[in-house]
Amino acid sequence: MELVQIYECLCDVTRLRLLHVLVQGPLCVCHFQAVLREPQVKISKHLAYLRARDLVEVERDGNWMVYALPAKRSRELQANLACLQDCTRENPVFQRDLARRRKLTPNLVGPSTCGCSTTP
Amino acid sequence: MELVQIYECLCDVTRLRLLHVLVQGPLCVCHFQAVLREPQVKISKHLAYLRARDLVEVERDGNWMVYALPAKRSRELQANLACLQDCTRENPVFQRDLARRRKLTPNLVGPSTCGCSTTP
DNA sequence: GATCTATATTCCTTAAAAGGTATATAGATT
DNA sequence: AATCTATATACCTTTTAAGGAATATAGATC
Repeated sequence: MELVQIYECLCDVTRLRLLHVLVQGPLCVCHFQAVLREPQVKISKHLAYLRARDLVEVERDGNWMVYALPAKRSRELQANLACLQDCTRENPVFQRDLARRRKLTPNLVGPSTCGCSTTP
Repeated sequence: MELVQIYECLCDVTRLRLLHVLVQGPLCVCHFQAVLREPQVKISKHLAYLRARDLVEVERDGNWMVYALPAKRSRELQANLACLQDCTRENPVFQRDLARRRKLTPNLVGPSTCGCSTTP
């Protein structure tokens, strides 16, 4: 039952924040650290958790590991991501993350770069 | 963060099925047993779990404990219940539950009776 | 090839959940 | 009052998760 796997991924705040931020586009671990302000281990482990359940995909770019939502998303995942966006619209924690994310990579457009290499 | 609590409730198949069936209206434990075909302990415990997190409300009716979705539902809960309905629309397990539920209490209308007392 | 950087993994501890068996409880019925 | 019914709770076992500290790894750079 794939649906339960999705909910398992959603039942931790850190993972919720990761996914929420990822909706805006791919990001590397160091940027996640800056956006969530959480220790590297924590972020890496939760990303591994998401990855093991196919909620995210990874691609290496030099030293950086760039995480992204899967290119092809199941109906269930798509629906739940939309629902998450809806539920977090007025949530300070999630909105703060988004604000930090925008500040961090204002120039970020391409789908396969996290912008780390172009940021000092 | 109430949102995480909701997802915690959703990350188990049995609880998903309970909630999914509850969308159709209140139900008592013995009917849940008949619909889900799961042992009483299991159902009772998951209902207690949902209750502890305010995802369901209970009311006693004689010997029967009638469970229902909360009268006032948060935006988050409402959104996720809708999303769940959407995600299970074509899922055999959930649809089978619904079918059994319909068969079981075809005459069930009122909001505060599970129909147990009127069923042989 | 040594070192640096970004990230992953291992090990540990603690806590929480799931499922089952057996038992308790509360109200109804006799 | 004794018993029956529907449901809850306690207890036990096994599994899973979370967080942190320390360490490993892979690729880049000097």
